[in-house]
Amino acid sequence: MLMTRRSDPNLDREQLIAAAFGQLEEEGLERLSMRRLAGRLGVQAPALYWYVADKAELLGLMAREIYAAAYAGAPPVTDWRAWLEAFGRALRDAFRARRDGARLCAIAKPSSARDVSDHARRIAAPLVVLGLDQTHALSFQASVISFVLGWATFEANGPMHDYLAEMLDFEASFDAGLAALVRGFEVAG
Amino acid sequence: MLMTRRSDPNLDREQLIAAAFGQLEEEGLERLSMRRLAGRLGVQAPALYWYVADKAELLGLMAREIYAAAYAGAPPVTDWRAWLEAFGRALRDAFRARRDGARLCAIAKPSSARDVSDHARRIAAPLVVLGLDQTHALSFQASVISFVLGWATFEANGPMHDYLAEMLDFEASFDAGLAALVRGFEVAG
DNA sequence: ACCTGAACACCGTTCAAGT
DNA sequence: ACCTGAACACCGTTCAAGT
Repeated sequence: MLMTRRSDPNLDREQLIAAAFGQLEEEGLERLSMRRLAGRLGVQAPALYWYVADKAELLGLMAREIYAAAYAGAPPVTDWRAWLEAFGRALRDAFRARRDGARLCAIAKPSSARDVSDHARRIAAPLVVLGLDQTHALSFQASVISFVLGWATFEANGPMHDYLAEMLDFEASFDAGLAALVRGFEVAG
Repeated sequence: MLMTRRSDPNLDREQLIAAAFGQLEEEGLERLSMRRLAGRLGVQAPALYWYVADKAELLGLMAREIYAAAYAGAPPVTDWRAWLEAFGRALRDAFRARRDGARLCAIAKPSSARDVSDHARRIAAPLVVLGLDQTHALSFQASVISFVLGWATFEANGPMHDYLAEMLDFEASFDAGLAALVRGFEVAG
């Protein structure tokens, strides 16, 4: 057929990433190895290197997907403070939606410069439309992402979570912290 | 001699941690292995398990030392907002003072419940003295640490840092974010 | 173009045995 | 009490060779 590539490979990049998320969900980050992943795909480990330069690239692609979910999950709003808060909440949800999501994003390196600038533009855009200049938009974005990543990291730390849960309300404190951060931003000038 | 333990072991826990920081500084987190660490101490890898239950415990002890440096580095101040901001700055410095400090603290699990409650008490104390109740103190602490850990994580991410450095002033934005967070905290009631 | 087999240089951890 | 030697069950990655 015209639409079929000659000699149908078993794999493609999408399947590889999907399988990686499957492995992550079932066994966690420390058991997400190239060898196990290959096993789950019915293939030998070196085969994966046809689709991905190395494990770091794979993790980078996975992180990309988590951030994409956060952007998709942030509802449209009418002012930039509300947008930042909604995005922060969506990002936390995106981290929690996948096992070890925060830890994954903490160690993942961006796969390319284009990745980072896309990222930057993607959040700058709505903020600029809502009246913020580029510089403040980027700076506030960086703070919100940092806060949420750090929070999700602690929250996903089993022992720490359990010890703190007795004295700390994670939901209320996250909301309070995010709200404080966004409320505190000041636009100079 | 009276002060000498019979049959002087070559090692102790302090030396182990010190050597681990040495290895971290020289080769980075991914080359901090039990085997290399043992090599640096002139000993076989299994010997380390006399002093530490496993690698996770070692990392936990290292993280403990980094947080301790932050507490030591925060100058005494007269109101709780100033204290939180000073602590946030000191924590960032503590993360940056050691190679991969933020990543280390992101993956380290607290070595014990006592560790976490000490931690909590240590920061709650000055805040409570400065007029904050326990609940708010803990909540604000968690937010500040989260923000700083997240920030330091991105900052230490080589590619991300380089790509962002062109569009973002890391110093100014960190200061602005931390200030915003602390300014935004509200005490209900 | 896509995948295997075999290899290289590693890991963390256990455990019997030595001193 | 403290440490070694040998082993177990793994890693990521390269690369010649197969199809």
